[in-house]
Amino acid sequence: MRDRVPASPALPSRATSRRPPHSIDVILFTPRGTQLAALCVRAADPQARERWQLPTDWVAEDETLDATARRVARAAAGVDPTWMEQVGAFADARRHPTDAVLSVAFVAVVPATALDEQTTDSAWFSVGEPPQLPPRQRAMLDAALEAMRTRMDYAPIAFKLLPPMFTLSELQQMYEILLGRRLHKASFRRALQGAVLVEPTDEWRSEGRGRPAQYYRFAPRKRRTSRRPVRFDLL
Amino acid sequence: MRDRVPASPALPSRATSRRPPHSIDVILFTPRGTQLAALCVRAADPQARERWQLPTDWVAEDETLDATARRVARAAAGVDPTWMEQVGAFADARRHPTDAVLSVAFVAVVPATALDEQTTDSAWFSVGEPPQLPPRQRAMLDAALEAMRTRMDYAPIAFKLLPPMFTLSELQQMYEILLGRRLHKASFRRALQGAVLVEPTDEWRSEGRGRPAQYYRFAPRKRRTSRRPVRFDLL
DNA sequence: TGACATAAGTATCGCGCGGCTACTAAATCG
DNA sequence: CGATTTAGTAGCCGCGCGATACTTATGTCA
Repeated sequence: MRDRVPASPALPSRATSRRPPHSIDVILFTPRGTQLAALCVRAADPQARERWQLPTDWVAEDETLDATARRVARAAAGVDPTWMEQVGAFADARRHPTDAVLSVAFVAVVPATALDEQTTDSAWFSVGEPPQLPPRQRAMLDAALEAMRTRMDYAPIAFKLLPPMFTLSELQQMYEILLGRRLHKASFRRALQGAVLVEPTDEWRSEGRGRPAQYYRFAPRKRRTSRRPVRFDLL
Repeated sequence: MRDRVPASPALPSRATSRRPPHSIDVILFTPRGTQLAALCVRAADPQARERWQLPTDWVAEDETLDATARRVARAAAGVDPTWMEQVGAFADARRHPTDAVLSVAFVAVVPATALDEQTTDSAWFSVGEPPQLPPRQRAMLDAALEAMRTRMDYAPIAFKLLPPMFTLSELQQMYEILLGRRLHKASFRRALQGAVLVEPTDEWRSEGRGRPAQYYRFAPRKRRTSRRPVRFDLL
C-alpha cells in the first residue's frame, strides 16, 4: 500500500532551476491510542539529525497548492490523507528550515490503520507534547490544530478516519481524540440522530466482553438548513 | 485624515529589483446603508479602465504579510482598517491582474464614517451585486465574506465598526448588515446581556421621533469559559 | 449455573437558550 | 389629545444539551 518514499521526506526532492520562494508545509494528524498525534520528520541537514521539523517542499511548476500538499503528505506518511484543507500563509521573520520567504500550511488527517512501520526519518508526536520545532512551523502546528477542530463542525473529518462501517462508540471516541476532550454518550447520540447522518446496518460487532454494538455507515441525508445563532460568549 | 494616496492604488507602486512573485489582495468591507459593500479599484492597464479588480500589491522586502495588507488597505480606502485578518493563499491557474503565482487574501473592515469622497479610481459595490472580477479575485471575495462572518463569533468586528458609544439598536443593525440577515431584537439583547460585553453610559440619544435610546460602550468583562457543543447539523 | 464485570444503548429530568408574540415606555407630529 | 415611531421588556414555548440513572446483552469466573 505504501508508495515509494524518498529517502528524506523533509528534503526538497525536486531540483528546479527557478524555484518559487514559497514552501508548502503539511501538519499531518492521526489518532494514536487515545491521543492525537502529529507527524514530524528529521531535519535534512546531516549535521542536525536530532532536530525535528514538519514535512515540507517547494511548489512545482504548474502545480496547485493542494497538489503539492498532497504530494508532501504522501511522501511523509506513505498514503494519501483522507481529509485535507489549507490553514493559511505564514511569512513572518521567524526561522523556517527551508528559508522560504513564505510558507503555506495545510492540515491533513490519515487513519491509524494506514500507518505502517516507523521509519528512522519520521515519528508521530502527541499534540500535547510536540518536539521543538522551527519557530514558524511551531506556529503552524498550533494554527492547524485549531483550524481542524473548528472545521469539524462543517466537514465529516471524523468519519473519514473510520472504516466504512463503525460503531457509534468508535465514532464518539474518534471525536474525543480529535477534539481532545470527553463527550457525553447520550448527548452525542441524540445530536447524531437529530441530524440524519448515519444509518444502521445488519452487522454487529461482538468482540470479547460487553454487549455487542451495531455497525453504522455514514449516509448523510438532510441538507444544511440550520442557521447558527449569533454568539457573544466567545468574544 | 486621509493619507497621501498613490495615483493608482491597484498598480504595484514599488519597483523592487527582485520582487517576490506573490501578491497581497485585500477585500475591504464597509456598511453602506443597510447593505455590506466591498471596495474595488480600476484596472491599472489604461487600456482596460472599465474593468474592476481588488486592491493588491507585492510584498516589500522585510515586510510582513499583515503590514503589506495594511498598506494596501490604507492606499485603497485612505484609512487604516479597524479589523483585519488573513483569509488564505490562492494559487490556482485562474487569472490574476498582476500575474502573481500566489496571492494571499486579507479581509478587512472600515467604518462608514471614515469614508470620504469617491474617487474615480475606486468604488464600493454591494456584496450582493459585485462587479465582474478576475477569476482568482472573485474566489477571494467569496471566501473573505464567509471568513468574516465566521469570525464574528470570535472577534468584536461589529463593535470596531461603531463609535465608542452606540445604542443597542445601532449594534444590532451593524450585525444585520455584516451577516446579511435580520435578527430578533429580544433574543439579540438577551444574548448580549448574557455575555457581559457592554455597559450603559449616562448618555442618551434623542434624535427626532421615537423613544430616546441609551448609549452603551464596549466593555467586555467575562473571559471565554464557554465550550461549544459538537454540531452535526452543519455537515 | 448463578454472580459479577463490561460495554452498549435508553429513559427521564432539568435548565438554559433562542425564537416568537405581545406588551410597556418615551419621545415627536398633527 | 391621539396617532406614530422607536426603545426596551415580559412571558411563553420548544428544543438542545448535560447529568444521572436505568436496561440490555454479552463474556468471565468461581
